[in-house]
Amino acid sequence: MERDRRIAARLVEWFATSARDLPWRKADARSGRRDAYRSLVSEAMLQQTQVARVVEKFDGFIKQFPTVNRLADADEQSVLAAWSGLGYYRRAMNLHRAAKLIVEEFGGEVPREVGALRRLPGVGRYTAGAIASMVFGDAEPLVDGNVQRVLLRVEGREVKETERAREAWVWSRAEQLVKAAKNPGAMNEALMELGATVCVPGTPRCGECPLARLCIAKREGMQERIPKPAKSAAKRDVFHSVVVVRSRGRVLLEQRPPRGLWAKMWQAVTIERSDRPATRAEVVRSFALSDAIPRAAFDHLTSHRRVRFEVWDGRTSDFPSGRGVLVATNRIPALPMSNPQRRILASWPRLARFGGIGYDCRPACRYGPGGAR
DNA sequence: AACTCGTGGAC
DNA sequence: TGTCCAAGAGT
Repeated sequence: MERDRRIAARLVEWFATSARDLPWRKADARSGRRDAYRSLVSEAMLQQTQVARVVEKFDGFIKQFPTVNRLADADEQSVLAAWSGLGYYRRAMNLHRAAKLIVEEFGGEVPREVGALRRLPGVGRYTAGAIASMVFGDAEPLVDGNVQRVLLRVEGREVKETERAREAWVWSRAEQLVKAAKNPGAMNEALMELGATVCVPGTPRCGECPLARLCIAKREGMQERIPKPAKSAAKRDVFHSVVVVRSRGRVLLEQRPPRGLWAKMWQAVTIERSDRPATRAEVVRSFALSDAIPRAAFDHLTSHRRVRFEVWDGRTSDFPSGRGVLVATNRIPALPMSNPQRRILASWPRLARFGGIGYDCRPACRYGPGGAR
């Protein structure tokens, strides 16, 4: 179809001049195409995560796990630690399992077929299409939030159908376009890049858009109504009373359960309740402390919860307390830890003095009186 | 088919 | 101080 060829050609032409220089876009010097392993890593990181956040983490991760074999041989905790700060940590566990599967069942080579790609943990319809098209150059479609928005607008499709029907329509439209493109990978990337930088949510920059003259939403003046804003999920309140118990450069830590929020990650010993924060008496009793002093309090938002952190200075003369293990401060950087937990430890004055917390970020809270009750 | 899973930037 | 949303996938 002529319209499809025109759209695809304009996207690719625009992309050639305005693509950002991103570390995973470099082609392998020998093969002349993108490295499949690096692309797999970047695509896993990019799921529900903005490019700028991934850029911060990508090189460090690749340096630590430079090949699929090295990743497969690594232990899960070190992979989770390298992922720390990115969020959605199950992606790291899935990527690790995918690396093992690639080594064991695919001879160490990332598979090319979409069907085979989707057998890899953490690789869904989007990611399979991304690898197949961008790495191997196959005419496979891909749909993410950007592509959905761009296509709904270009075709002026107001949302009055079910989500399921809309998704089916977008995928089929993406397939038509990618089949009309001379360079499927570049066309797919251009669609996403356009959505991320020009055809943005809210008020798009139609003045800079290569598709402006073809865009039905713009012609009808309804680009700001498409797509209809989603209502965000409700957040439940939970309370985490974090107790920092330290002695001679060691801290009392524990590992979270294998499922749920921050699964398998480490934290300073914590009392978690859904109804209210723990009292000082409960903190003292739970860890057999001589006393506990409130140091700080702050809220941390996740996708489905508002976590109220209350931080205590746990005083004791008698280790251990029955829960948790004492960990040397200089081992903390190698442990997987959520951002709020790492911030708590990184900004704890008496710990920072030992150095090596390994988190260079502004503290999430100030320590001092007036924190936790 | 809804729910769950992090974090930070842009308004 | 709030809401939306981001190169989604698994259950």
